[in-house]
Amino acid sequence: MKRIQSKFVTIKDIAEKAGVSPNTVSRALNSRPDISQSTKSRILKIAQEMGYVRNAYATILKSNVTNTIGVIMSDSSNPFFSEVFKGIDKAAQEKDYQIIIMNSEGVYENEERFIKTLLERRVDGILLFPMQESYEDIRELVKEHFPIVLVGREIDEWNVDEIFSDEVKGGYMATKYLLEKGCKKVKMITDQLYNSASLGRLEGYRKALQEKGVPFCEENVKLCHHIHEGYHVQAGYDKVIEMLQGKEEFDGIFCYNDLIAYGVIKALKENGFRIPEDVSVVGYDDITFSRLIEPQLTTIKVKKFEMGYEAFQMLYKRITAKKSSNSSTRKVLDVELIVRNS
Amino acid sequence: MKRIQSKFVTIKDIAEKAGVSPNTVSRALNSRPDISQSTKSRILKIAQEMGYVRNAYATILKSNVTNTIGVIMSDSSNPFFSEVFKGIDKAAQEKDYQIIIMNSEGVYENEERFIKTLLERRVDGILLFPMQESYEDIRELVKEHFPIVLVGREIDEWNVDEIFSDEVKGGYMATKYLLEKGCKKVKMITDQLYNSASLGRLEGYRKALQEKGVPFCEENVKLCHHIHEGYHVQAGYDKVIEMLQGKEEFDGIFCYNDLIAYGVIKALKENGFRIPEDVSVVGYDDITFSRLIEPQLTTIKVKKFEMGYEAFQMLYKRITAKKSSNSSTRKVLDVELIVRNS
DNA sequence: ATTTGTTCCGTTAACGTTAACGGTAATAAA
DNA sequence: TTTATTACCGTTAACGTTAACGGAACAAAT
Repeated sequence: MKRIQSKFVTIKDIAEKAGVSPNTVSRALNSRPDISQSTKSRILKIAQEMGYVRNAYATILKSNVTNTIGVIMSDSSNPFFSEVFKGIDKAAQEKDYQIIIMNSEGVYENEERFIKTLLERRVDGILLFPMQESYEDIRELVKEHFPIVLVGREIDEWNVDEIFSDEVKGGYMATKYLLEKGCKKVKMITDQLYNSASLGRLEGYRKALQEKGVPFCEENVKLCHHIHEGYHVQAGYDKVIEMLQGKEEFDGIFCYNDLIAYGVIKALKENGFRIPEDVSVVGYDDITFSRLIEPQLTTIKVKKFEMGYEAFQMLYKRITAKKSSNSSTRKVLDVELIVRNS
Repeated sequence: MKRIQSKFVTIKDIAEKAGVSPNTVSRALNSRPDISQSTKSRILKIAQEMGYVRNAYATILKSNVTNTIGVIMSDSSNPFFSEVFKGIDKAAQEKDYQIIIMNSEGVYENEERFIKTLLERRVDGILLFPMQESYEDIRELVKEHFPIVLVGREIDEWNVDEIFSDEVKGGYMATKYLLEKGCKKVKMITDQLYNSASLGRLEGYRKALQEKGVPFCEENVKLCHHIHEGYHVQAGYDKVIEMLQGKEEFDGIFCYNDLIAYGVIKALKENGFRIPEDVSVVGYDDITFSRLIEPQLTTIKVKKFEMGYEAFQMLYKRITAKKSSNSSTRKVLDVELIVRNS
């Protein structure tokens, strides 16, 4: 890399120095036919010496292929998302695709803005982790058959590719486990109730209760309203304190995710509860740290890496499909109960 | 967004429909002077209807400003890095800069490749977290005064902007704490010894020993060779098992980072050691989870967010500097001992 | 009436790269 | 010798956008 007054060397500069046409230089750099071996190596040498670096913008503008996808998630530092992202990254690298990742922080306006930026950058497709109540921003994309795959959430109404976990089964298994362990009063701590993950897990919760003949009580479902990204732990902690202050009774808690469970466990321990003797706790996701905390967290294992890996595969299929089909693919990933000590 | 046979609408298409020149459309879209209000709104309406999305590649090629920086780290899912990244992201958003992030996984070849890609994408500057033994790949960048800031590591030899923690102080405080707590045999578990972080912390370790009159023993420093990203916990765990099998005696362990400490604590607990009664453990970084594990981890707090935030500021200064100066900035961040229960 | 200025829009060229086409010289085939 | 073939390279134009310049039309000032 060399620059003259912070301007990069162009193909034209090389051509001039080598005494050939710009196109010949292009031929040499892209190892195309129609060029002699001698001039080719001579040009490559000069290019090397001059510190030539291809201008991706010119190339892409000309060729119209970016080999880039966009990924929009709410918080890539969240262990769940970062694990899924690894799957995406792996799959993308295998197909030699670039990734532009953006963190919406769960804010709809950011999501809108990011989508616009990604389209301006002519990404071939988008992987979106829906986190909002509204999906207006992607309505047109779907309508126009722009390659897009929704990850981790299910949107019934639309005809769009999706990959997500069997949330009902997860909620069911978690709750059933608590009930069969002897818990009589099982609370559920969840966040927003407008997405398929929360709703599915809640449905599983109800299903398990019903199966065991336990009446469902609205008050046992605790909603954490709009958890600011990075504050799930705090939200779980606060909810327990709130419940204790309200003198509510419980001997089992099913948490929307592991991070909330961490906060729950912290609050319980600080208030003298033994886990699992006094209160049993079940999390969701099975992120790395869940086997490191004390007690080790019983949780629902989600196939995070697979979710990311498969999501890219689905998107790739869309991108490389000859014609845009009207039918969409929905992939459901199985979940698993991991019994530990909580 | 609308496309005709997966081709986007161009400014020319709009011009044709509106019966004006392409340049007039450009004027309307970029709200420049030299255009009447009536035609402007008319064009904007048509553009809206046709679903126009600006082609960033054409704009950038013409204007030559990308407002983009590249960030290369080894593993953005590592809590330490993701925290630093948040600082970068915040600062970048404030200046309306885009970020291209790449995970090298600590592999030199990846780093080389990524730098090339970033240059092709004409980033205005690069934030690099050096993880390798060799720095050859950035030598030319530095020589050519390409805006670059090294984050988290110190490279003495070169004249390059750097921001890093006071590693010697961190290692010193951690070790001193263990010694003053009464530990007689303090081990240190670290990783590669060729970067400034490891070396600095080791120097601090030695300094504290010396100050307390404890002889330094080479065997007390345990090296984890080439920890694969994401396996720090396992590495710490393995080292303790190894030490126990070797019948080594110790009552204090200073870990290179919190993740290693987690593994150390897990191994100790599994083998019946009480923490901190039998063995005291001190980590490094103070990532979020360190106050959630049992026992809560005593550690050295590093200003992660600030590191990222400041790193961008330094890079921004370089980018916007009128002329490339030969002098470089080195910023050292203070560290802090957080005493908890380990 | 002439000059000056202003408003608004079109024309041209350029950013860096590359595909399509054409042309020249040398070589092989007739 | 003539023709066809091949190897190699240059010319031109285009990708989508925008800066620089120019010019027409009209209003205001002299």
